[in-house]
Amino acid sequence: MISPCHHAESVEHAGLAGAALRQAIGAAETHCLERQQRLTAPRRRVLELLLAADGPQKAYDLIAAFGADGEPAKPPTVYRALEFLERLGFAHRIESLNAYVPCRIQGGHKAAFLICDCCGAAAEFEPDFGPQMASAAAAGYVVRSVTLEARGLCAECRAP
Amino acid sequence: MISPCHHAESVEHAGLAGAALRQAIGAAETHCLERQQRLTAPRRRVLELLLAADGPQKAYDLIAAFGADGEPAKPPTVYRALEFLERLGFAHRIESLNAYVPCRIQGGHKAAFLICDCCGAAAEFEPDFGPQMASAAAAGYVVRSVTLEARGLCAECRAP
DNA sequence: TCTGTTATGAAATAACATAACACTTAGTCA
DNA sequence: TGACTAAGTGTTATGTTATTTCATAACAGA
Repeated sequence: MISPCHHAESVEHAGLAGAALRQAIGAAETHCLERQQRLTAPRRRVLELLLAADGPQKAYDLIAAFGADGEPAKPPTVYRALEFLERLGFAHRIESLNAYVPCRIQGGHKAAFLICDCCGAAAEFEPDFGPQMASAAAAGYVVRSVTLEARGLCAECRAP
Repeated sequence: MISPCHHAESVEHAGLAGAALRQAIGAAETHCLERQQRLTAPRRRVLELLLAADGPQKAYDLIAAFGADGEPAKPPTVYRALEFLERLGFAHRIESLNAYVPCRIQGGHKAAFLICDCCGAAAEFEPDFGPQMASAAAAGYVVRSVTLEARGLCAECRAP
């Protein structure tokens, strides 16, 4: 998580553990098999770290936490894994934070985030890009992907 | 500009020069005066570089081009100027490129970009965030700012 | 088994950004 | 006018994020 505020304690933790974590990894494994992709050891490890975390993780957080023995990974190991996870839809990069989150919404989808500047939480939602796509079409653009990140305060942090 | 493609030549250049450039700088100066802000030499120089450029500029492009004599600037000089220009609405940062563009739309506004992955052009448009704001409100978020960047192909690059 | 392909390991370095501190300048007010 | 203050700049150093490159390993199919 990035710079937790004083509200962080009371905010419901999103990180998975135990059976829930194993189940999520298993689902990813199945998904990979179906698509003839390999969830290799480093890829699985990075996904695990993302799923277990309570919020967006920086690449170098993952690098530091990579080895079970405290041994860090080499940067390309983690960046390659992240690229794979993004490609398969298991993770998203949040551009405005330079950080990564596991995908929380099932199925192929567009992703968008509500980011709390106080507690650092990043809530994923499935956006409706109707109006923006109309603007793009009017300008003659063919859009391949969209990044939408809204910064503000979450319900918990807004309350006193 | 970032990695110009073979279409780049035929794409209409957006960079300002001569009288148009001077006029744009003058307008910024007026705007600063009205708001009791100072368009100091380094700030003016960075704005000038952004306005004269044909596309998004990386911070280190600006650093390299800063001195009229070929002398580069020190990084903080340019980053501070960029921060000022963003704050006053004269420039925008494009998160997914780590690059900067001069603001092309008059008046206080939300910004959004259509980015061509082929020629590197970034077209600014004023987005309608209606649907997304509804999602945010439903989740209890108060949104302060929104980043929207659509990647794809512009009309020129889409044509053969 | 051979071969093409995909993935990983490791070292180095490139690219992007900020911290900290000393110094200067512009405004302002006694 | 001179002292004070706030904002801005110059400079050094460093922190953070990401990629290039080359060598090696694992796997799938002929």
